[in-house]
Amino acid sequence: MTIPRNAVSAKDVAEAAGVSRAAVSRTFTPGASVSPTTRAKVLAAAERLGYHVNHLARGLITAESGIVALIVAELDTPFRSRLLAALTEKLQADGKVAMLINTDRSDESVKGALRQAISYRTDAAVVLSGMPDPALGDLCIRNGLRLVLINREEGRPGALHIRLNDAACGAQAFEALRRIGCVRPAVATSRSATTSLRLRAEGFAHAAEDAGLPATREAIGVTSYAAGLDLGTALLSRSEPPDGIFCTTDLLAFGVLDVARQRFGRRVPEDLSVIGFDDVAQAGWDAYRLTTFAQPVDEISESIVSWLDGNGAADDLVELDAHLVWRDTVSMPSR
Amino acid sequence: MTIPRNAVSAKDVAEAAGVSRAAVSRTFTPGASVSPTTRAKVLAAAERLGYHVNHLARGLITAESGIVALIVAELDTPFRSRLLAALTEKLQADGKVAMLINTDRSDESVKGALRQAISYRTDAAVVLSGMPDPALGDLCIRNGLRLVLINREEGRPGALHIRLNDAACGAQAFEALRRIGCVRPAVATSRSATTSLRLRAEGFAHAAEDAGLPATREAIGVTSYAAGLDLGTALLSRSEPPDGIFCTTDLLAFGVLDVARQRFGRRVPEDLSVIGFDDVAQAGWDAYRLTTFAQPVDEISESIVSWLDGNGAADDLVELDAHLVWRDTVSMPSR
DNA sequence: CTGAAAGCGCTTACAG
DNA sequence: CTGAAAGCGCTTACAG
Repeated sequence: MTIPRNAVSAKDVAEAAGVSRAAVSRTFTPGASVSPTTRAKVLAAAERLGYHVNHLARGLITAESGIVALIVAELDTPFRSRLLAALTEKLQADGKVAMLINTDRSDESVKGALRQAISYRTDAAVVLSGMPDPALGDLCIRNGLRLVLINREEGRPGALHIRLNDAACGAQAFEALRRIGCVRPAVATSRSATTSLRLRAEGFAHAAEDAGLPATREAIGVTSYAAGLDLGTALLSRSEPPDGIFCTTDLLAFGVLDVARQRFGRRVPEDLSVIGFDDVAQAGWDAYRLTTFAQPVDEISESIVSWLDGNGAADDLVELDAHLVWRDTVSMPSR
Repeated sequence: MTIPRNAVSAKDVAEAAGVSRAAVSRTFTPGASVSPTTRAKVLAAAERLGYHVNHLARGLITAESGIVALIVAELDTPFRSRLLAALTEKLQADGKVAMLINTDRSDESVKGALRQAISYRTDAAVVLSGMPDPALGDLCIRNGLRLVLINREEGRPGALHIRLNDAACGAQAFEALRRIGCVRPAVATSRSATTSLRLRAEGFAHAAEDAGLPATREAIGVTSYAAGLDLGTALLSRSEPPDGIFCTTDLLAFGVLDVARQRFGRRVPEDLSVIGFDDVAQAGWDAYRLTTFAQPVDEISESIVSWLDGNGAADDLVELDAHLVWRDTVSMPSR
């Protein structure tokens, strides 16, 4: 019985308009039946009083809050923030609203985020990073929360899984390097063992092996620019340094590029070719002009929103393609 | 009377624990009085059933949803996403949760975002970009929404205003350039007329004028890397090109730097010095090593959270300092 | 410390 | 099309 912070309620509007509370509820519920006359009266009163439907109360009744939780780690990373921007935009266009929950990738942290989402009765939770253990998935389902997992391997019944053609991209990266004449291919990746990164690296390694040009593989640190620097240093310090490097992430590629040019004096692409993954904004900057795979960020977002819209209670899998965008760190294959 | 999506409620827990609904409510309300025995019974039952307090219902009663709306445009921009990350992190640490609302900077769009916030009865709205017209501020206040404005000039009673020492930084930038011997200073900024950008540019221009070295001023496009490219081109194509450029934003500086080196063959800092603003991650990358002003992102976030915690109904102003971080695009002043 | 009861602001069968 | 009434899941005086 605290003071209800003087927000105006449906009751106020009803009185002002001389109608019932049900009438005002109906004029704000799409598809409900109200006569044009009452509707007009209600709208006028609502406008005058500054009424806004209380979505908390509505959510309580309809069991649909309209909120979807976005669970993400390292959201200030270029790729992550781009995905976040696209996702919130599509969500809003669809009449939903995003709740942003930061995690540190630890299981405990993701669990806390999921609990948060449950407490607010969000309609769904989208896990952009971190890999919830199976028990957490059950927690969601049991609480009527729909789950979408991006780039997670393990299947979870009832959830939407979004995957990329990671392995195929890895193979394509090798193929691109082979075509321009690279003979000492390498893959550079981080030790963060996410499924997608592993798949990209494996796809590359397998293709290389099949072609009889075994790739050297280096994995250092977390996915960051700094790790890229270390990766480049490690790779180019070898007695037989690579002449083509596939980095599983753009951030890694930028570090490799900088260290290759500035510390090892390599010319790119003359002495060394580099391919990245993500197609983050910086990949298009003149300092890099990185040849890389573009993640279909808009398609990912759209798939999620449309799955959310459907009432697909069944589990689902969406496979999307990343495609290579050619810039200047690999010579165009001559045909 | 739709099926309440089988989430478990306090009533279920009460029955399972053999206590009243009030008892379970109390065990989840910090500071409420429950005996250790009942508390234990409730906790056990809650754990077993997977109970989570419904924050929608709680918010309805307490008139505090625990949600704070973050209203932001271009959130996939390096600085914006960094601020967003810091803010959500502090907010969470303080027991609140962030609702992320994307806008396109238009007044109409910000208005929609604010309405969204009101509908969900968020405790506060933090406007990271876009400049709401005065009427919108009133809308918030009238609906019991606390407002925090970052880098907005116009005062709004009841709101928290966070400002930086923008003008002083502009002056300091000029001073830094003058000390190393620049004689043809320039400011490069965008046409997005935000207060902070304007103040930075003016601070620089005034200091230059006072020193008898009038600065040339160029303003192009929106705040982006692409605009930086155009800015650099425009400035360096002049008959008397500048030897020192202060860019009101790091993004602009990266463009200027790339075009200066690659298209105009300038060596930095030998032929040209450049100073940015924000200290975004890329400023530390080897390709740039940009001397720039670091925004006190953590302090900004902390100020907001602590203001939110206090019940300061009065309006408030917090002034924070950005400080220059020296890297390699300006020679250290010799003393 | 504890429970019964009122009330937050809404939506939705149910009758008319 | 419309209103009176029930109910969503919670918290909080009020009595005990």
